Amino acid sequence: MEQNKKMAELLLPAVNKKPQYYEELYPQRKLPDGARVTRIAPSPTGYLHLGTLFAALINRITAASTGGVFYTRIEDTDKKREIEGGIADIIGGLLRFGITADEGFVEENRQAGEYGPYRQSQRAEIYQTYAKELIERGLAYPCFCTAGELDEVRKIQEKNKIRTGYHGEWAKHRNITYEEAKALINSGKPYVIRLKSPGSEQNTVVFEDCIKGKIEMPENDEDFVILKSDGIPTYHFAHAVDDHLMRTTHVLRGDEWISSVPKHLQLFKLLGFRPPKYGHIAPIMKLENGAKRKISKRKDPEAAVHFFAEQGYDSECVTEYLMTVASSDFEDWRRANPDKPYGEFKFNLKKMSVSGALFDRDKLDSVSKTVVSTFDSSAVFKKLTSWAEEFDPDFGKILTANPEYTRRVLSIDRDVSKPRKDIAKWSDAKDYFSYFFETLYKPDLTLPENISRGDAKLFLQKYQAAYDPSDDRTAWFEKIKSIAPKLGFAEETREYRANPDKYKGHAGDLSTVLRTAVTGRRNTPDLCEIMRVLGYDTCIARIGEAINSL
RNA sequence: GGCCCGGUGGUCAAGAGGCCUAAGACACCGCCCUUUCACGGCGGUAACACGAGUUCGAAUCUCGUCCGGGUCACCA
Repeated sequence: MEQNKKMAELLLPAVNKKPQYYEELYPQRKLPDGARVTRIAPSPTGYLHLGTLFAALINRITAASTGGVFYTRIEDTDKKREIEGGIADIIGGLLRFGITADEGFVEENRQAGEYGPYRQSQRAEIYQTYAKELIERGLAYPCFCTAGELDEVRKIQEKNKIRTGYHGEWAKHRNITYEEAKALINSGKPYVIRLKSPGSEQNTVVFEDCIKGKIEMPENDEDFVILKSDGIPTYHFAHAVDDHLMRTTHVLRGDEWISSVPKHLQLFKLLGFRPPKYGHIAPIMKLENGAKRKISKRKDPEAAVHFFAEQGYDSECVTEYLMTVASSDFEDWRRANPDKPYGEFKFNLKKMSVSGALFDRDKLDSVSKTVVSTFDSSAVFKKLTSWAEEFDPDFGKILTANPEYTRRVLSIDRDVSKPRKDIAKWSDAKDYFSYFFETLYKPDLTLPENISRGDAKLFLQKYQAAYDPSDDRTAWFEKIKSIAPKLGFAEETREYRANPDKYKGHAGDLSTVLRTAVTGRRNTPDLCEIMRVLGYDTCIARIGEAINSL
């Protein structure tokens, strides 16, 4: 007993607080029954990853739908792997995609909340306080093994087909005495603090995962590291201490963590903490050479959330898509509630998929088109121009050169009862609207096969003479129809279908000729409206050019 | 390799022993609507990994095989 206290003093002399101090500093939260406290705890070792966004969304909505708290915590305990600007990218990215935190890193550079600091590198003393207590209780000890020694042990274990790791009789320093430790420290040897695991592989731990259901695993018997040689905790230890002190009720994280649950449960028990509920989220996968694999930051552009921003996927579209992946009944709910924000959806972790879903770009685009179709033209103007200014400045200049004109362009077939679903992401817009802007206009004047050049030319000449920009939709089409019989075309599509041999085509074919002449393409939204927006002069000029090229 | 988890159409999935002749969505195809395209409507192609059990009855329960994924650090 005395030995343990001496050992603790030897290893962590600077720590003078007791766990009780922190227990009082961070009291139980006063929340309504059933309220869940969740968090996302990213590590700034890379840019915001799709999986992180996905997990954040699930945590956010779980807290929101129960009247709980969602907070962000930065897990920067590995300073070797940390990258410049990582925190800003991750927090900024979450914000950009509509994930706001109640507490923690509420902005890139601002922490808020009573349970902080929310950055692990600022919490060293807290972890050490709990580690020191563990040492005093004989539940943790210093280990002086070098990486090389550990490696050698592992090789022996592998060779003899023994389970690898620092456990049982392989735990070299498990029973180190105060004197031995002191001598090694005095000789300048670095050391880590390991948990003295009381577990046995023979025992089974059972826990109920909120997503995957009942899971059984062998108890942890590994004397894993809790404090690294620099005095900073490992993930496992920081998780136990932080989620306890921050009063997290539900830890919803990627399922790569599932195999360390026995470690975590053991830590909570030994520290006298009540463990949180765990929910392990299946990763988003990607198909490569016929094989599924976890989407990877290094290989897949779409793994970095930045990709979606660059492509111009609106944040709502991405979250909407992610919700369909997250919950099998979300789409049904959406059909019943087309206008509600996704936050009102009654999210149920049980409805989550147990195994990883493939990232489906087609589905994203489809969901996205539907979402974009609900935006009115002024929203589109705002979103499109701000996207363009950031990611395609030349296009941005074109769009903002004449805002009134651009607004009219964007409102075509938009502020109507059945808006078109043509645009999935803002980067689609440049080509889609290109014929409205002279600098982008690249006409393709190829005619439909059933129209001869002569007929096309004749038609355009007649139309050019008759064109009246003040015609409404009906009058506009009547004009085309009235020219049709003169060229041997049927006025009505139905009439043409009934007697295809009597005609060269129908009025619709002629409108395609006009469409081609005016927009340089065969397929567009309502041509009459387009011509009105383009204006008389442009239309006449383009028709004239088309006539000349025929 | 050990330990976990999982296999329903091309993709996401509903499904909790009889309601399954297996829903829906995306993609694909056809038809209708239609000034083109898109939207919308209608229809179509397409699946319970395999093998044994249990049971009157299995996509659903059990076991095995195969396949896929995750994890075995002083990384998170």
